[in-house]
Parts: sequence; C-alpha cells; structure tokens
Amino acid sequence: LEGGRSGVGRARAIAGAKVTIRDVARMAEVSVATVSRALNESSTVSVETRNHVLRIAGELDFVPHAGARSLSLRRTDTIGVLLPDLHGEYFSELIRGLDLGARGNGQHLLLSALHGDIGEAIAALRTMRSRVDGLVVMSPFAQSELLAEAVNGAIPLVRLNSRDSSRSASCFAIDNYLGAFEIAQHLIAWGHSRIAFVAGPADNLDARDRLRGFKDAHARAGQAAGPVLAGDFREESGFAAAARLLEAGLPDAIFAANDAMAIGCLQALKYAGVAVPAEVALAGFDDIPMARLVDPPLTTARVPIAEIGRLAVECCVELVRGRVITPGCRLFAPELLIRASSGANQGQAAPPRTRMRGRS
Amino acid sequence: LEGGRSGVGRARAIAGAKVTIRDVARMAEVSVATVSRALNESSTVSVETRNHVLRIAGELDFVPHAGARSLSLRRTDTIGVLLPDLHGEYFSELIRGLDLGARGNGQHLLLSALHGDIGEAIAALRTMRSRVDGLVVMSPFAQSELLAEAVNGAIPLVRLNSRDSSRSASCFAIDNYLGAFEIAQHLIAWGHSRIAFVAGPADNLDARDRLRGFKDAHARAGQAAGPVLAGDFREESGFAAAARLLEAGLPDAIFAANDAMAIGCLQALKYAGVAVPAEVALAGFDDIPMARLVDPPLTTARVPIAEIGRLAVECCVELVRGRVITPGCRLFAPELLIRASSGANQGQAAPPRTRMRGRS
DNA sequence: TTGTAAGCGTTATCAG
DNA sequence: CTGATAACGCTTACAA
Repeated sequence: LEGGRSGVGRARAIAGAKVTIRDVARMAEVSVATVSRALNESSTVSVETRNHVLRIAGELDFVPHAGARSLSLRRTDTIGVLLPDLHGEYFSELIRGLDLGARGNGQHLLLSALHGDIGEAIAALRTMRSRVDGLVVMSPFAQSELLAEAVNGAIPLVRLNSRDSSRSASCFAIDNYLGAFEIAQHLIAWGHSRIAFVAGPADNLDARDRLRGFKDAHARAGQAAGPVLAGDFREESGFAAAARLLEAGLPDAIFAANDAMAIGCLQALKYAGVAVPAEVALAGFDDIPMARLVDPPLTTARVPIAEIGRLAVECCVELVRGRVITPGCRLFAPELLIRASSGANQGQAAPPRTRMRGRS
Repeated sequence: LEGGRSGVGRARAIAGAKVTIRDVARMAEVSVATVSRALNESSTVSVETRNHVLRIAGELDFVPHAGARSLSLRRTDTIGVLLPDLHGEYFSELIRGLDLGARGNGQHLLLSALHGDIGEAIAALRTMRSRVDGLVVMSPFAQSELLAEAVNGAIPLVRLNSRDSSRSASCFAIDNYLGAFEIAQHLIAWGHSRIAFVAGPADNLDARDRLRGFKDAHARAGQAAGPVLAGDFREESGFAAAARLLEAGLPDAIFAANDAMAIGCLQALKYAGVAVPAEVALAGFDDIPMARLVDPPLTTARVPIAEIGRLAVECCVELVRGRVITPGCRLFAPELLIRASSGANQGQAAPPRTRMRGRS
C-alpha cells in the first residue's frame, strides 16, 4: 500500500497538478507541521528529517501556495508600485532601480502604470492594498494627498518625487528646485540676460518646482526672468514653444523644463537655421541618454532616478518590517552637466563677466 | 449593546486596522455569506441588502484579503512577467503594452526584471509560480526551453520573442530574420557591395536571427556578405566595432543589429570625420525614438513591441480562463523605415543600379 | 433571499 | 524533535 505512493507523487509532478504540503507530508511520511518546519528552515527539525522532506518536496516539485502563506503569515512579501505615464529611459531606469531594491530584499514587485487621472490611481491603490505589504507611489498630481488617504494607513506608503508637507509620509524626491536654480544660475553667469523658460504641465509638481528655481535664480541675480512658455514635457511642445519664440523674437537662452522639450526646441531652431549655442543657448533637465548625443550636446541636470527607486523600495521594506523611520522628504540634488549647448567653454575655469553676442 | 458597533467600526477604519468580511457582516447585521454575495455581484441578493452592505463596506473601508480570496477561488488575478535585462525605450514600451493588456483584463502584473543568467530566471519563475495565474516570459537565452520546464505545466506560459520549436507553447515574436533580410536587401539594392554587420550577443536568439537574415539576403542577391563584427547590443560596442572598421578599411555600408549599436557606429564615424551616408551608409534595427533624431536619421526596422506585449498578456489571460488556443509562434513583421542614413533618396522611386562612390 | 458550515493551503500553538 | 489542530479571510454548496 505504502509502496505505491512514490509513483503517484511522480505522476503528480509530471501532470503539473497542484501539489500541496499535505502531499509532501504523505509522501515523506511525516506531518504537515514537520514539512512546514523543514521548508522554513526552522531549527527544531532534525537534519535527516529536513533533508528527507526537502528531497521529497523537490521530487514533487512542490511550491507553497502564496495566498495561503500570506493568509497565515499576514504578509505577502511583495511591494506594490504605482507609476504615472512615464516614457523612455527615465521609466526604464526607475523600474530597474525598483526591481533591484525589491529583489535585494526578497520582495516581489506588483506594478501598475497609470494612464490617466487621479481617480484611476486611487482605484488601483485600493485593489493593490490587499496584495502587497507596502506601496511605492510616484504621482505627479498636485492633489496627491488623496493617494495617501486611499491607503488609509493600512500599509506603509513611500512617495516618489512628490515633495509635500504631509506630516507622516516618507518621500524620496529629486530637488527640482535646486537643479533648475543651478541651471538658470549657470546661464545667467555666462552672460545670458534674457532667458526664456519652457514649462512643464501646470499640475505637475516637478514642473512647478523647476519653474520656481528658474525664477528664484533670476531674483537672486537681480535680473528679470524671460518669458515663460507653456509645455507638457513632450518633445512636440518644446518644438512648438521654440517656434513661438522664433516668431516673437529670440531670447539669449532657452531653458526647457526637461530634456525632451529641449530637444524639441533644438529641432525647431535647427530647422530655422538658428545656431546653438552661438545665437541661442539651450539647456534641459533630466539627462536622458539622448541629451549627450544631440548636436550640440545638451547642458542639463542629471537625476539619479534608478538610485532613488532602489532606496524608496528599501525604505518601504524597512517600514514593513516595523523599523521606525522618521518621516520626511529626502531630496536628491541633481548633478549639473555643462555641455556645449549652453555655450560654456568647458576648458575655461571661470565664466566671462560679459559676453559678446552676434545679435542684439 | 448593538448601538456601540457603529462607533467601533468607524474607529477601525480610521486606525487602519485590517477589517475583514466578518466586521462588515457584524456591522451590517447580516451573515458573511451575504456580504460576500453582495460584494461579488451575485444576483441572489436583494437590492436593498446589497446596497446596505455596500455602504457599510465603504464606511469601513473594507478591502477583501487577496490571499484568502485566491485560496478560495484558486486564482490570483495576476499575470507574472519575466524580462531580461532590457534598456531604454524598448523596455518601457514593452511594459506599457504588458500593463495595458493586464489592466484591460482586470489583471495585476507581477514584474521581475533584470535576469543575468538563466539560473536566476528559473529561480524567479519558481517563486512566481504560486502567485500568478499565468506567465509571460521573455528570454533571450538559447536554452530557454528550460524555463518552460521550470513551470512544469503548472500554469499557462506565453513566450515573448523567443521563437522556438516547442510543441506546446504559445509565443509572440518579432520576425527578426525577415526584418534583417529586408534591411540588407535594401542596402544591397542601393548598390552597396560591401556591407559589414555588427552582431548582437552570440547567445541571443534575436541577434542570431538578424544575422541569418543579413547573410541570406546576400546569398539571395548572389553577393558576398561583408565582415561580421562582434557586439553586445550596447552603444559602446557599436562604437568599438566602427573603430575597428575604420582601422581595417571601411565597407560601403554598416548594418548594426540594433539601433543602439548603429548610433554608436555613427558617433565613431562622425568623430573620424567620415560622412554618413556619403562615404558609408548605415542602418540599425528596432526604431528606438532616438533613431529618427540622430543626424542623419537612421534607417531601421520598427518593431511593434508594445503591441506584442499587450497581445501576449491577453493570450495568457485567455489560456488562464481555459480558452483552448492552438499553440505556436505568431511572428510580427517589422516595418522597414528608410531614412537618410542608408543613402536612399526617399523621393526617388527606384534605387540606382550602381552607385558612384567617392572612395574606392 | 439568507444563514450555516465546510473547505482552500499554510503556519503556529500546544501537547506529547 | 514531532504531531494534532486551531486559526488566517473568503467563497460556496447546502439548508432553511
């Protein structure tokens, strides 16, 4: 009677029918408790029993049911990630960082990318809530407070790139204000007296901070800020903005709130036969890979997005594990990358005080 | 006694303590079965009870425990995705498509990226197996048969971009062979008689197929294929390959197995003062967004990667739901995009038979 | 239409 | 060191 079991077990494994811990227990001729202990490295199992059980489990190709496990353990070992509609290298680098942080801590990643409004985000958050131990949320929405509310304190929440004054949240963000301030300062230092700004979406927090940095750098320098043009972070809107400037009269420099729009500007300028940086200097933000490949290479601010993603997940895991972390926003300073598009001579130590310009 | 319950429930919701279906039942003064039925739109519940229950559940901010649900329902409503170490726009577009396919079918996406070797991938597959209803796996490994084995038929498996002769698997892939064949044919038709090929990683199936296409196009044309240089799909390796060609003597044209490497080539050629396409024509593969922005814009083959991702997930969901799908590989033909880098005059109907060249 | 109760697969407590 | 057994939260026959 007992002899037949091995055959049954093997058949099971081959057929792919779900094999449970009871099957393993039966085959190994021990109790389910012992199997559980052996599988979970509990020390209260004799070495030989453990090995025996492990061998049988392997033969049966046993994989514990995650749902049952989470029911019993009250944890899922997965972190949920909610991201806005991101593009290109920025998105893939972010995910790379998130994945790194998760797998490094034995966590799975439940991903949800959003293609829409905040209502959709809240709905997504609700359905994720019961499947994850913690959440990492990146929301460009100004009303992102609502998101934290949706989670309702049920599980830890870490925010990405949404600096806000929320009392209790942990948050990892790029210092958009500082980066924009520095770029504007750089342009001003190089003698550009009329600098136009191509803004991002009005309801986007990153975009707002970059605009503030742009303006404050001018205020600090005691110089009037140039015109601010509307944009939406996409290349096309940069192209359109430059086209408007070409019509209204070119400034000395254009600072676009991200690289994609800066590249759009560059295209429009090239098309119109305007030399960059000789006639108009140009700068962007983000340092997407294309930035150094365009001609001329783009002056910009690099944001360590993968690193931030990794840290955010790690912080989330810590919170899940009950570590008390003082809440607050950790800001990461972007790195100013001066390339040819801003007209700065990289070999030269100090910027010129004034600058001769070909056009008035 | 009963009067106090409402207060307790509200306190619970505020505190964020896990509220279960029993709490809802108690508050609504019905049985858990009724709550379950109300929440799951079962028709066997009176409209008023349903509304009542729904209201209470809302007040309590109740979210069903996914683990318990999956235990009972024997499904998780999530699809697992296993991806290799991908970069840039290709990666983000793919994820966009996968996400679209998942959310469109009410599924969650469990993502696992960055798999160096196949052992790692197999381990990841094992731990995912119990948390998902189906898997979409993209493996560039030639030995990817092992992956299917790891799943052992426990759940449906759909492969991405790994064309193989596996009897039972469903698979969605780009016709790399065809795309490469057409690009090579295009270069040949435009009179380039010596065409170098910058290959991808030797163990990468996509790369192999592209090389085959390149060679077969030459065979078909009765023309000897130019030198094949090693590469690894990264920009740097394209740069290095072009550097080697500059030293050994330039061909008439260079066909890189992907756009990233083609752009690397372009950089090296520019750096050396070689005019593209006047002195050397150039073509890539993938149509990453940068391809049309470099100067000159890159001739390449566009692969509908987001679309493929979406379809793969949808197919997987169908399989999970028990739809019988005839297995096999669905190949998607890339779209040949002729731009300036290959020297073809787009306004011109037919390619020239022979071509005058500035260099021997 | 509603309630009762038996699973679903694990882990953990408590005896042995 | 090992074995019963009671949770864990939900769905679903089966009864009423």
